[in-house]
Amino acid sequence: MEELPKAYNPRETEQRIYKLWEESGFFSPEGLPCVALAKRGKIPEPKPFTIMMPPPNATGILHMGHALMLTLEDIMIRYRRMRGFKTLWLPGTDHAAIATQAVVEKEIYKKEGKNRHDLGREELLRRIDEFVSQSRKTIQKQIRVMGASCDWSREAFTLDEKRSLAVRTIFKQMYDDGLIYRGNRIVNWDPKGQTTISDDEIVYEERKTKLYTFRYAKDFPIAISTTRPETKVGDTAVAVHPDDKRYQQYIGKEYNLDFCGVPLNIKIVADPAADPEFGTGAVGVTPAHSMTDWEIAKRHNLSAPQVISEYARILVGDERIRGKKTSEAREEIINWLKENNLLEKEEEVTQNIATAERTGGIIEPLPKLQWFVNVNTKFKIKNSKLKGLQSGSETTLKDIMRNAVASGQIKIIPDHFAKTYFHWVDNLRDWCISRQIWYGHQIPVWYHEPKCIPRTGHEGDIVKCKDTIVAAAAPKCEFCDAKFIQDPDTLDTWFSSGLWTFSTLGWPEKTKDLEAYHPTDILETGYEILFFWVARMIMMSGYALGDIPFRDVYLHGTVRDAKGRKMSKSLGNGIDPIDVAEKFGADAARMALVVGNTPGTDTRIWEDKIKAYKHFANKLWNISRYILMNTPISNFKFQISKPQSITDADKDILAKLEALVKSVTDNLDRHIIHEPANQIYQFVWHEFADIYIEKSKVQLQDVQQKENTQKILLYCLNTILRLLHPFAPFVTEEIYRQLPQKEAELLVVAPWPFQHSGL
RNA sequence: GGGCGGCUAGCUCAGUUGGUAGAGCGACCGCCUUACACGCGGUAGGUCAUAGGUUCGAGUCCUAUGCCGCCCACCA
Repeated sequence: MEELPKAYNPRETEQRIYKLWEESGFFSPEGLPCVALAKRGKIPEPKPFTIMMPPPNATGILHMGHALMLTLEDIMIRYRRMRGFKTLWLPGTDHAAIATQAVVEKEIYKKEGKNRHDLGREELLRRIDEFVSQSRKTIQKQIRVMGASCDWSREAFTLDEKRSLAVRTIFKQMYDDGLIYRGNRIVNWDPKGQTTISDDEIVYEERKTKLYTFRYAKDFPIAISTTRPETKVGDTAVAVHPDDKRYQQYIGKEYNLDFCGVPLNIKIVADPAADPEFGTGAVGVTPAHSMTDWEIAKRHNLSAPQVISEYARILVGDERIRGKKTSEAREEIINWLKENNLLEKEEEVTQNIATAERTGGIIEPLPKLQWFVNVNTKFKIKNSKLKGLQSGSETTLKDIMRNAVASGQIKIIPDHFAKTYFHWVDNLRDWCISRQIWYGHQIPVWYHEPKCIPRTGHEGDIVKCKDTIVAAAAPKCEFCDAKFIQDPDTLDTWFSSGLWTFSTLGWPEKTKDLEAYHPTDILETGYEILFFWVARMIMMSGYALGDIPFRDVYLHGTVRDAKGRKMSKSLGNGIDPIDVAEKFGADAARMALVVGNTPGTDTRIWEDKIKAYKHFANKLWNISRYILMNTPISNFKFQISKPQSITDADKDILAKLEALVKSVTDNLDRHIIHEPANQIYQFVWHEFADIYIEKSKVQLQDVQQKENTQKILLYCLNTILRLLHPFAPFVTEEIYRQLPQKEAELLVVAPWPFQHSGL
């Protein structure tokens, strides 16, 4: 036996080991020994165990959150693989529409001073594709560095051909079922990003602002309060509470007046949305630029003139305000109010202002023609495997989302997140899915341009093509030569991510993979995308397949720095997992991320913590060196079965090992990761090394005890390697290769000790 | 405004059905002992946020309070 180096060198080992694994084919279910054995009829067909990797955004590089995700999932997968499951862990990347386009646009602007319109749609998309293919390669490399045992042969991308077909197919189905519609509604417009965004992409920032109380005109009977005087040029009503005695006499009356050069027709309406306690108790209603005002306007049949443009500039009035930015127009209007003695009060208030998560732009609510997913419309579900929902019965997308969790068919870990989930589902409004950006899945809707001219058909009847056609491919008009033009908008990136559990398996085709691996077993992801993604997957899978996308949801927390701050580029406090793997080894990084990290709770990480687990890997390495040095193979045959105990120390260590195996197994079965990781650490260092190995030094001197002690040492080491392998795969595999006798070619597919421990 | 989580050793955190408080890092003292100085042996350090309650027994269950954090909604 060749002498092992004194210290373990992860850098030298890890790349070599990963290559070995990848070439073994064990990362694909087809390559697993259990599958081969079943094929030859030696064992029954193994059960599948499937995880779809949450696809990292194709915007750049992996961060610590990804490293945590990869570690947790790899532990789950490696454990099941060793237990003899037919494991599939499918990797991929997300095109992350808005985020990616923003990154590339920014870069181009910085280098060339050009914006997207200078380049044109085609050229911009070419540039983004180039960037993304580079970025994807980087990500794939980094996933390997972390030791992720995923099936690269099935790697997917949310914008590749197969996934695009899935998107177009489900869009058409949902459209035909009345679940997708085009409507003119108030949307969240981001003037900076020049696109709509969904409710979930808004972040609120607290700011100090002024609340102005004023009258539209001298002879107007009611004063109103607002923080946005510039929008008042779009007012069509004043709403008061129906029970508010102060204003009863005015309800129903209309006033024509001039407001800073803009003629307004204001009707006084009674609406419960007006809070008598706030301000003057009267609300100036601006239907086109406020979500709640739009609702009031709908109830009272009021017009909704748009007075603010997509560039956040005023569209009406004279030179004082027309064409000006909203902030400038606000000053003008306040001056005008002061000049005319209409301003009654000015007070400081704190206000939560809506901003776009990606660009930071202040959201301008605007009425726009957009595509929506209707979450409340009933439709007939075709084939349902959902609990409490029979095939052919009526349901809504909202009910599907709610019931999947309420029925217990999907379990969320930790379970208190179910409450948050229900609250979100219950308050869910229709989902705006169209975006005015170019990168992404272009909406599969075609418009007849110009509109089809009716003409006389063969039987003398008047024929005309539809103006709008929803289809997976470009249609042709039967009656004229005019072209159909595809809707220029693209879909919200989460629309395609919502299909992830089944689009990755080949849907809409009826593939063998889909049959074998869906629903998946567990979805492991960060709690911050419970709504964005988890809920949407439940919805999409429920609709498309009549089934849940996964049985369990494991939510991990945010990885923070030593001071508990979020890691961010602007703070510069991020720790790069790849640097860490380079410096301390991927095994150390994995252990540090996982020990003491309970689901749903944020965790902190810093270099010293990782270093501790590098030391642990080294400890294990030296334990192995000691054992291998003291157990020359020529002396006896290594036995896999449990050895006898002669001394009290023998008895004690074997009992503790057995308890450890049981505990680690129980915990992993229940998706508890942090506890077993720590238990193994404690056992290896403070039971096995500190106590038994020290005792063994004496026992090895005793002729009566020598051979049995050797057996126990090897037995313990072998068991430890297998228990620890899911957590620290590299160092364990490397040591396993040195064992004189082993039960499998590689530790990746060695049987889990549970099956041999006689428990 | 509504909801959720946290408050345990100097720091970061475990503590799985209630049964005499744990780990890592750090600190201090002593050791280059032939597996490991990425190490070994030892020491110090906690009224488990506060106040009640249930129980033979509570960090663990219940109630209230305080502080910190997060999520959602949003009053114009």
